[in-house]
Formats: sequence, C-alpha cells, structure tokens
Amino acid sequence: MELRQLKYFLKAKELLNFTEAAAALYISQSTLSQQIKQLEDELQVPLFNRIGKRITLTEAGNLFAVYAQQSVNKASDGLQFIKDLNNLETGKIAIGVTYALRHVVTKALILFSSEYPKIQFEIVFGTSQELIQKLNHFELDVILTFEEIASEEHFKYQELFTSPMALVTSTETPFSNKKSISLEEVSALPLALPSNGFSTTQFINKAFKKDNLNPKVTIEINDIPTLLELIKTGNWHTILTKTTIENEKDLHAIPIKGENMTRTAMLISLKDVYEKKAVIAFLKILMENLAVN
Amino acid sequence: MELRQLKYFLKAKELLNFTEAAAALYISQSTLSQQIKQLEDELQVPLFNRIGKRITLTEAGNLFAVYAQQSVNKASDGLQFIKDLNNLETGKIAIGVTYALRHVVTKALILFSSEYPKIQFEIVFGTSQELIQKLNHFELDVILTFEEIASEEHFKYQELFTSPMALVTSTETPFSNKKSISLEEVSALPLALPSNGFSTTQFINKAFKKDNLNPKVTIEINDIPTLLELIKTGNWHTILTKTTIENEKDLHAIPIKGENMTRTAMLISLKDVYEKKAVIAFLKILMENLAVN
DNA sequence: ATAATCAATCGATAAAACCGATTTAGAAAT
DNA sequence: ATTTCTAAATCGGTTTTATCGATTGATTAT
Repeated sequence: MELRQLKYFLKAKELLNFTEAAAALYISQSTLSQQIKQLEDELQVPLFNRIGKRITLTEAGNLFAVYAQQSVNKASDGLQFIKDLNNLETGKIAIGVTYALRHVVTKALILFSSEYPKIQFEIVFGTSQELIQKLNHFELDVILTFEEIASEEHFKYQELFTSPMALVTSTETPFSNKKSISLEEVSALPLALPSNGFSTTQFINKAFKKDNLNPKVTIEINDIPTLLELIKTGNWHTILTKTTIENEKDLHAIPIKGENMTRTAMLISLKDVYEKKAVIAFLKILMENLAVN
Repeated sequence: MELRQLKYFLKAKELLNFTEAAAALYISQSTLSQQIKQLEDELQVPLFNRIGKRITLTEAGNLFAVYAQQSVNKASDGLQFIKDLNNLETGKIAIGVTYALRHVVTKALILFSSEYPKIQFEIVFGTSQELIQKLNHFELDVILTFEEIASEEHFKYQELFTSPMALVTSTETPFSNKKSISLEEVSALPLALPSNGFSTTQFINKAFKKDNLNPKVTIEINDIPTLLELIKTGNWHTILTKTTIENEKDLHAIPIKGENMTRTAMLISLKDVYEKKAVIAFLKILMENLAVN
C-alpha cells in the first residue's frame, strides 16, 4: 500500500469513472486499473463493484476511503508543515472571496505582499456555494464570505464585521441623499439584481417574500462589475451589502430599514487541517486592517 | 512521498542508525540512505543532522515525524479495518422484508446475532415495490419477499419456500375448523384486505377477477398488525399467505382451494455487486433454519 | 443493428527501488 | 600522528515495478 495508490483510489472514488480519474491524475487508464487492482489484492476485498461498464463503491471501499483520505491528508499536512517551517518565504495561499468583500482582500493583499513578497496567491471569486465546495475539496485555504444559514461541523468560523443591506443607486438619482429607505419603497423601483446563485439575492428575496412585496426585478446578472455599470446609468437600482461598493465613486448606498437587514462577513476554513503559517500571517494582517475602516 | 519512505524514515528516527534501521527493514543500508535523501529532497529540508558519523534528528525531522507516523497509522488502521470486515467483526447488513415474512427474518436475526454480535442491522419493512426501489438505489443488500410477476435481468433470485394463500379468520368463527375453502365462498364473506400496494392484494384481486367474483371488501388498510387486530374481532376476514400469521394465537388460516393459490418466498439481491461476507453468513443461517419449519 | 464508451488485459518500455562494492570522513585506538 | 574502525554517502549494475499504448470484451446509447 502506497500513498500513490491511495490517491488514485480516492480520485476514482470521487469521480466513479476510471477514465476520467486517470485523466485527472495525468496517468493512463490502464495504469489506474492496475494500481486499483493491486490495492484490492492487498486488501483482499474489492473496493469497487464493476457492474458492466459502471463502477460503484463497495461497502469496504466506502469505509476504507475514510482511512485512505486521512492517511493522505496527514502526509500532505506534514509536507505543508515543513514547507512553512523552511522559510516563511515559500508557499501559496489560496483564498476564496465573494465579490462583495473584494476590498477587504485587496487591501490586505497589498500590505501582506510588501512584507512577504515571495508568497504566491490564488484569489478565487465565486458564490458562497462554489467557494464552499472548493474549500471542501482542499482547493482553498480559507474563504471570505457572508454568514451561511447552515453552519457545518467541520468548518471553523470567524466573524469579521457586519455590513447593512443597502439600495445601491447612482449618485445622480433624486433620492441619493436619503439616510435610509424601506423595503416597500425599494420594491417600487426598477431593480437589477445579482442572479440567484448569489447569497445576497437569496437573502433579499426572502425579505421581500416575508413582507409580501413584489419587487420589480427587470434584470438578473451574474457579474457584479457589469451590474454596477448598469446602475451607474441611473436606469436601475440594485441591492447589495454596503461594503460591496466601497471605493466606487459614482454610486451611493442607502441602508435598508428593518431589523436583520445586516449581514456578517466571515472567514471560513476547515477544522483539523494544518494551518499554513503564511495563511495565519495573512489573516492577521487582514484583521488588523478591518479596524481602520 | 510514499508510505514506504515514511516507514523507512520512522525506523531510522527510532534507531538513529541507518545501518541498523536498514537491517530491521530488511533492506540494504544504501537503499535506506537513498530513500531518506529522496524524502529530504522532496521536503527541501534535512530530516537528520549528519554530525560526523552520528545522526540526530533535525527540528524539521522531529516535527515531520508526527505527521509521518499519523499517515502510516491511518493507512494501517484502514488495512486492519478491512481485515475486521472480512472476519465479520464489523459491518452492516441492510435487509428489506415484506411483513408477511417477518418471522423468517426475526428467527434468523436472533441466531445470527448471538454468533456475530458486532454486526449492525437495518431492517426495513415495506411493500415489494418500495423494497425493490431501495435495492436498486443500493440502500439495501437483499430483500425478502414473494415472487414478482416481472423478473428483472439485474436481480439475482433465490427461492426459499412456498406458502398457500389462506383465508385468515378469528378462531371463534363457525367455519374456523374447515380444511380448505373455495374462492367463491371467500367472496361472500365480509373482507378487510391489505391496501393495493401490497403484492398479496394484487395477487388475490387478479384471482377474483379471473373467476368473475365480486368480493365484499369493506376495509383496505396498509398496516398488517392493525389489520390482524380487526380480524380478531370476528367481524371481518382477510386473505394473506399462511406464513404471515405464524405465531399468531387467536387467528386461523384456511388454505384457499385452486391451483396457483400458493406464493413463493424469495431472496432478491443485485447481480454483479460485491456480496458482503456478513450478508452471505446471515443468509446461510436464514436458509438453514427454514428446513426446521 | 451500429457506434460509442469504459474497464480489463497484454506486451513492451521507462522509471525507480534495490543491492554490493567502494569511497569518504569522523571517531577511536595505538 | 598514524592506523584502525565504523557508518553514511556514492557509484554502477540489476531487478522490480509503474507506466504506457494498443487491444479486447462487455455494456450502453443511438
């Protein structure tokens, strides 16, 4: 039994397709077949059912996968630990961000990079769901998003700050100087909203439904910069957390009245995996610079 | 990084002597040297200090050993777990049963559990259709039911025994001592039947239709224990396979006359999927104890 | 029926693990 | 200081094995 074989097995388990798994592992399908077979021979039990050309996990395969994953994880934790120890000068930080929180990350990124210029970054923008999936696949070290309804046991959560939901409108519009605005007033305006995958949209739609309001949503779009362009024309308005349009010159955010009309920005990472030193240092800088806001 | 290298490293760490460690691992000293070096190259840090001809662990080596040991342990735990699974020391059996055959299962269950107390059971009662659906979704290992009209190609069937269709009636009723009874006689009695999802009901309704009989069905119910309660009052009678009321004190089963008035109890499982050792052992006990009936 | 898909298998090749012999160098003994 | 001893590193060659491409066989999709 070797880590190589365990990794092969886990990828095959994930994709339930030897051909695709082999491609993902950059090996040939025949190699994968052979290595899986070898592992099965050693365990003296099949890990997969071969039903025709489809494969499914056996009971043994399903149970063994837990140990295989842990073994692989421990080894990779060890590797990561050493990398960090070596020199806080190598390593890569993979961070996922919802678009609304981009300013938080960019600010920290600039500061951190001047202090530790050799650390590589991978910044992934996406919806909360996309990011959480990547986190679960060990593709990200940490994600920065708004609070989720369902908190999961294997995640570590850390609150950063709260930001009110706000009507975002061009500075040109007549009511752009209002201090606050009610949901009912908002529902009467022509709206362009982020598409349904965005948690902000899910959040605000719930609020509309609760108050029996029928907002006039004329546009749904899954790209925030484009959305903001549209808003700047003054023809539409949108609803975002206030923090989303920090540093946007021609836009104004009017907080929406009502309780629970704030969202909490959070750091989410996986429990029980080794925390990279570089990530810890980066988050330290990130959090220190929240206070300045 | 491979488990082999981690094991070599851990033995070297333990003995702090490459020559001895190599001997303990049944490899040559040169191989050990090379493999350790390869590991160090991958980690980009020395694991051992070579002070003259003596070796000591570096800080990195000491810290890395923790992860290496955990990784190796998890792999060997997985191996051990599979061994246990093969020896019926662990594992789970999911079995689906139609209510009529509960006694067959409970009897086997009691015997099996005393021999293999560590095996978990999930017993699911339901109609044939429900159970077959679960079997197809890999939620059950095997189901115990009566023969189906449509036999499917991807199932494996095994006959157990036959049981006559019978009029089930309270021991108090005047004709409870009859040796057998015709369908026509039955159709004149007030009947309470299992609801239409039950294969027994489908079976008997077909027989009525064939003989152009109009049974007096006053109650349909989808819970057999409750049905039996009603029958015990003597106000209604029902039709079930004889085996259903085995061990029921106050009820009597009168076989119904006619050919094809018997049903065959069967084991149904999926072809081509790995059969759990525990399931094989359980079915063996189950079948051995049919003969005693 | 026909084509497409996928896992298993086969034979050949490249990679790597391994060994024995030798070298290097520190430690111990003279 | 020289020699001897010991243990790790290194070298060259051998064996093992991981890998690949091509093919087969079986199943699914068209």
